[in-house]
Amino acid sequence: MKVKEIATAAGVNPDTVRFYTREGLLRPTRNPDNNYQQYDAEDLRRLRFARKARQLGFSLPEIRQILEQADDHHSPCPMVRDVFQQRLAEVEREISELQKLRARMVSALSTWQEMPDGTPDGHTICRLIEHWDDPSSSSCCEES
Amino acid sequence: MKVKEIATAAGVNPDTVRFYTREGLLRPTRNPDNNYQQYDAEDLRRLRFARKARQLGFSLPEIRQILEQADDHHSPCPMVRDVFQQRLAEVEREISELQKLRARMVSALSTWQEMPDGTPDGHTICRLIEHWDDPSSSSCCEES
DNA sequence: CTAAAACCTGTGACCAACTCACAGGTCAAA
DNA sequence: TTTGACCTGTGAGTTGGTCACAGGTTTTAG
Repeated sequence: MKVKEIATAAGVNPDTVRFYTREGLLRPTRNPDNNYQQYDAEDLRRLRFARKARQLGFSLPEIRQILEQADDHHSPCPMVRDVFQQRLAEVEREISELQKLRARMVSALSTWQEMPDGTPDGHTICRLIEHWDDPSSSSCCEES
Repeated sequence: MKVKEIATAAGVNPDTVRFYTREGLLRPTRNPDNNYQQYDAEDLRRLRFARKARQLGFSLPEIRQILEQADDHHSPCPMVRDVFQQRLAEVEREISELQKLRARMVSALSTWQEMPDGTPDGHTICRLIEHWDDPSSSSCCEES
């Protein structure tokens, strides 16, 4: 299979195939006649695997590690479970961060309902933002 | 004010001040004696404004646009409301994406409870991931 | 007075995970 | 035979900073 063929088969951009090849996730051989990359069924399996793992939130280095373990005939599954647990915790943290942000935005919007637009006067750029109370910056006092 | 002073006053990294200056969000003058950047109270206001706006999810180009409108004595507030609405919708979309991902991860974890680890055999890399059913890839056919 | 520490300057690399642009080589069909 | 589609590698762009480097300046301590 040439680049575009394997890309189409896996439903990804050909540049992604090239990128994964550069990154060592795929190991095509070369056609000595024209120097084209030659991918086989195993590469397609690896590519599909990598895409699924990406959707599950694994990073490329993690995926490469999993593939290398599989190449060495060690089961990568315990490691997968492990990284997966961490990713799940991370996703949940991101969700709660975003929900907090959303709550702040909604409350800002309702505050803004009552505020006039006003023209910048050299002291104020936009009341809407400047007079927005940020709950996270008041509680935290780090400086560098 | 010198770089470190304004950075400390706003609670940010001095490199961030330099970066914002390069990006045109701050317009310090120069001390002709030593060529150091000189920031004033207006720059501090702009910097604090920019940080608040960043926390609210505005991008640097958006912030620059708001500041430029304010420089021209046009009220940027209507534009702010506008971009803000879009950002809120975006945040809500991100939240629901992440919640879907989280649901998939949780269900994958419970499925994995019953699956053995297994050793890679040349056809399978990690059953856990390969046999994970992705609900989003079956229904939607877009690439990239 | 001098030497070291702390600060300043600009430039450029780095992070993630691609995507795209470019210039030149190869190959199939009309 | 000439187009057009594909291939190659390399390098840059995306976002919002952060860090490193090398050299100049200012402050502080002895």
